[in-house]
Amino acid sequence: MPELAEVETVARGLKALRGRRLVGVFVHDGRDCLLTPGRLAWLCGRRLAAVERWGKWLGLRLADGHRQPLWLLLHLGMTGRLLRASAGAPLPPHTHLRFALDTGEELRYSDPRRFGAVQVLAGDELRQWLARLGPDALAISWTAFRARLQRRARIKALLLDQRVLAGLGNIYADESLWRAGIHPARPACSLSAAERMRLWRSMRVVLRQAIRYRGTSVADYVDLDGRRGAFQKHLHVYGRAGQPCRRCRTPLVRILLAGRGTVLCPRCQPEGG
DNA sequence: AAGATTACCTGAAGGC
DNA sequence: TGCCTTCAGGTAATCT
Repeated sequence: MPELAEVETVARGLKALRGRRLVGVFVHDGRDCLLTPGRLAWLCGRRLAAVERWGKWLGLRLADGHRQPLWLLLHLGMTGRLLRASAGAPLPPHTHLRFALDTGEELRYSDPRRFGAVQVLAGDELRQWLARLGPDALAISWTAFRARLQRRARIKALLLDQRVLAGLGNIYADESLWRAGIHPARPACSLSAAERMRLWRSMRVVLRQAIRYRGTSVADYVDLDGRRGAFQKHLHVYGRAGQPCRRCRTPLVRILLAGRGTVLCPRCQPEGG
């Protein structure tokens, strides 16, 4: 599941392609993912000028001399992949889009489960579009994070809400809460200042470690060059229900929260706080 | 109206 | 062996 660390890994790979010109766009099956299908043709002839990441979104800035820059925005959803390949290489199934580069290489966007999205924005539309996203989980300050938890919703639901905080998904929400010793079902506003600080710090440590290991590959995720991440070997709770807590050996418990499977240590993350 | 739940999608995995 | 059901989860839409 591409979350912040996986998207960051892809973004870093894309930065090696800065300066390359986009010479062709091919749509194979973009039924749902293409939010602005008519705009894809605008991209042709432009050069990749910059690569950004906002939460789980990738932003490719495509420049063309004096004209207004365009942004190609990509979300990998749950099973989305962005792969660099030579133009003649066999096309994997569920490839929705291909972007041909002036090097003879292609960027290929595939997504079997179709939860991803692709959008093209003019430069002056970006600010408004970004307003719907909360601050990036690695960029948010401690004071801003603390303030955003002043709500009654369960803390895990807030961590997953991209309008509150952008970048966390099911894996890193569970890992961050375990590291901070906070039960995912607790009302966010019930967390003390010390607990909020632990959570902010834990989130940052988990995400940075995950980026260092080039992301978590539990199922589909691979980077731009098809390589799996390695952080799945370092997960403490996600996917470990029934196994002993790495801190206290208590068997980990799985519950349903915010419609998501949630794994926690009942001893290290007491419900009462 | 904030917070909770459901729908969307499709491959993998398990049951019988 | 093969068909059926269930599960996975990011996000938007829908409920309460």
